[in-house]
Amino acid sequence: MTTERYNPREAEPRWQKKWDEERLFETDTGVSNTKPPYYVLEMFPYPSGRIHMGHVRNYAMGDVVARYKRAKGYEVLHPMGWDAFGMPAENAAMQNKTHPKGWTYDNIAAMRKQLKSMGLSLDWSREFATCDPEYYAQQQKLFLDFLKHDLVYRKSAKVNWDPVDMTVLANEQVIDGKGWRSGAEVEQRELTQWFFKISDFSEELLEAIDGLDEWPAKVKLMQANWIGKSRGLQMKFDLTEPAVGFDGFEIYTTRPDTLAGASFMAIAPEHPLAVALAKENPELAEFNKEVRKTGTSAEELETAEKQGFDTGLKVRHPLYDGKTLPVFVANFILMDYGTGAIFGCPAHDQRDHDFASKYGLPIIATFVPSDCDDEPDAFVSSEPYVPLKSETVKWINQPASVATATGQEAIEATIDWAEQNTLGEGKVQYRLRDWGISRQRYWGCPIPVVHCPSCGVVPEKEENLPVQLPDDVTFDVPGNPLDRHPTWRDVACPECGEPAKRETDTMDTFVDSSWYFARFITPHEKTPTVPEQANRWLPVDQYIGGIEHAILHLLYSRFFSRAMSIAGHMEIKEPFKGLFTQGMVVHETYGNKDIGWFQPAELLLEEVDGKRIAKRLDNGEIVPIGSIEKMSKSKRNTVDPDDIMQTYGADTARWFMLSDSPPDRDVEWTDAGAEGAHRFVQRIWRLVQNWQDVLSETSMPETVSGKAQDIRKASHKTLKAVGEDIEKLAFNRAIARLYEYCNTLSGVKPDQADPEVASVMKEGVSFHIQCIAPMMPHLAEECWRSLGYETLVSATPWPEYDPALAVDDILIMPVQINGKKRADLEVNPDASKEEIEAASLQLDVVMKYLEGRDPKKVIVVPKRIVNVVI
RNA sequence: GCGGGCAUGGCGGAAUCGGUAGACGCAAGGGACUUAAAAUCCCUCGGCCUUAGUGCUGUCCGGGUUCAAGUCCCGGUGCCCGCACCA
Repeated sequence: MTTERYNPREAEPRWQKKWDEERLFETDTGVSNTKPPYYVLEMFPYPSGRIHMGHVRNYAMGDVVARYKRAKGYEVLHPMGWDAFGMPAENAAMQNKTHPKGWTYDNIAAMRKQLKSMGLSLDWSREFATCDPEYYAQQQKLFLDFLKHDLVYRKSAKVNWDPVDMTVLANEQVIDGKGWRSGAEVEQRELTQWFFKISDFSEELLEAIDGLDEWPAKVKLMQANWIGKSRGLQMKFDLTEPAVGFDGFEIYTTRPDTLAGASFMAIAPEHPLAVALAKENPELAEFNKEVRKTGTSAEELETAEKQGFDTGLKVRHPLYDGKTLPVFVANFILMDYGTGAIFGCPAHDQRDHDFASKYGLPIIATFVPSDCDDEPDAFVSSEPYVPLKSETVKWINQPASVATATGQEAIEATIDWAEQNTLGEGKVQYRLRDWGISRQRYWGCPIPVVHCPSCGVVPEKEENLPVQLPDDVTFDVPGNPLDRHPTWRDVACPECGEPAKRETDTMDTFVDSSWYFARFITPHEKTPTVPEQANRWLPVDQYIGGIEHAILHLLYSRFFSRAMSIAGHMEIKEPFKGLFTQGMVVHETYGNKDIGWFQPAELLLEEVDGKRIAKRLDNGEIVPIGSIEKMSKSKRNTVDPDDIMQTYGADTARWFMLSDSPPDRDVEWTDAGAEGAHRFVQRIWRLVQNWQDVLSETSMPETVSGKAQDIRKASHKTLKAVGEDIEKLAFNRAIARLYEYCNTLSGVKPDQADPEVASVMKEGVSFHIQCIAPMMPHLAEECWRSLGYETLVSATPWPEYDPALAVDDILIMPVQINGKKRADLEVNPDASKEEIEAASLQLDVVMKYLEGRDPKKVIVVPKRIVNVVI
């Protein structure tokens, strides 16, 4: 019997059109809908121009969840949009003399077409781009609300300035001292900026991490580290003589137990005391200026010498009468952590040790290992002693209460002691800073305020929103075109009506993505959200995206939910109930730095004498095969999803992306793997075609037996397992089971089938098609039709397995002797421990090993194993 | 430096709470069908063996707990990730 091969190029668009016509994936988010809501969301893409395999993997996963949950009876919200503001559009505008708007919307159109060809079950009626005035109008509304609720403020701050993109970057966007996008060395500049008060939420954002039990532990840890809570002691050190209006200054330390070993003080060059002193001391002024020039890159910081400037000032040591400590201005003290001032204890800190060694300062130990009998200060003279957490130490020079404590206990004891003696107080510090959102760019959401010479900073009136970006801009010079726009900038003050100037900074694009998930619920309302609908649909039940957003985007979104709750837009604090971070798509690389890199499509791969070689298609030259790396434009190891979908169809691409690796790990794209997936597509098709005629007329009898019963049990077991695997997002395991099940079903031949077998095969093949439908929806529809169903499988409820059929009738238990498997025992699943033990001891193999003796012990774990100990 | 993770055949990976290690897929080898190829189907596939046996050995290395360890504990090695002059 021959059957036509399944032709995805013909079938896929046909079914996509059908789903569209039926409006199958449009969601009723109204509050009167009684179906349980389920919100599944994949991180929306930046419209760079074309989708890549990472998108295919991400959206394939989300679509499995969406289709499965829909079949399980949920009202599923599965929307798509575009994170459309940002630098690349402006770069393209500069390079190609296009307009960011045209470039962006053209890209969106191209990528929408690509995504549609994947057959994703998305509600396209909710689509928006963050650069749509309809969207950013509501974002401006949120900004004004945040302003009202004191969640936004303006301050002059040292900012990270990207000299290539000519913009300010958030701390999170500076990687190794370089701009996250441009890669340029970041400079420090003083500018007046808008900030969101995320640091007000440090403790809350940290504490709530515990409740995120459907988030990866790794992401939770990264967020906790980022927030960076530490407990320490803040205390004032008094100057021996008041100077420039200061009688002393506050320091912060997480190691108060080293106070006795303090041998110098150091303050940041930006510290008010340093600044005041510099006004009177040109040498110090010069020092401060020099220090500020030093870059912030990792290498520079590592190699940068510790530099200090001795101010000549002294403070009194709080523990020892008459003892004084010199005050330095030092390059390694950060103004924005703690109080910008420290005491240095060289004996127990590498940095302080370096500094003290350079400037000839004393090194005084406050503790030594408990077995150290040496002269304590000699012990720490060449390197600092930093004990392990669990290590017990011998205290020297400590306040009495500390002397018996260890580790964290000692720190707490010192804080208590300092509080009792009114020297200072215990204080919690966070690493998290406020979020600077001002960007000196055109292609972003305008900050809706006006600067008036008489009224100051005036919020734009709500009825004037959106403050819309002007279209008539040019990009022939770097910088922000809004700054030099002739008319857009000049406006009347919303308050007094006098001539004023618009804020020309736009918002960081991370603002756009911090609330889009809420907007999808009511994408076209005249308010940012409709609170009762937002409360019903949020948090997002399952959010899926890359680990690269573990800190930035997710933390900002968590802040935004809280801020939006305060402003009355919803009552949800945590935006994402379940989070899943998928691995990357990786591919072999071809070439090297010297000869350049080649795309897979430019090469012929073959095997010669067991070794794989890559040959250029144009001239036959051999190109070295490099390491397996993330698909990237720079290494040119990308595979175009369009090519794959043209060759094999969307279903094959989706199936392969889900099959090989666990979804949180990297998956390697290989042609062989894609072909394997495609073989399976054809195998399913053949299975259905072969059985088509036999199955159409049959119906399930009350009971079946023998071979038919075996098939039936396999069907129900598979159905159960696949459902459980999908719930756990273990797509690779679900797929392995479906391969196994296909092998089982393919082993039955239609021409030998009696009516009973035919009826269980109908059930089995139908189950199988329903199980693959979330992953390969087009093929599933085609097969479903072939099986004689007139409905759409995409609109068919998930079948229920029969628990009685999903268990085995006869259990085969392994029987071990002294922990080594020696036999199999067939037992009734309900057999008692005693019955199993008795049966085991009757086995020939067991009797042979026992040689007539009694076993020392027999361990029977029902449904698992028997172990006979001799 | 600090914090975290991972390690299983030629490869990707399975293995629920400690209970048959290697499911499933890829690659490879052999065979069938065919004039031939493609497609398809069948078989083999961790290592070792004078005994081919429900034989021995085997989940990075060394110890331990247990009737039983890929899984738990202690020590080490290698790789990966995050943060980092944060006091």
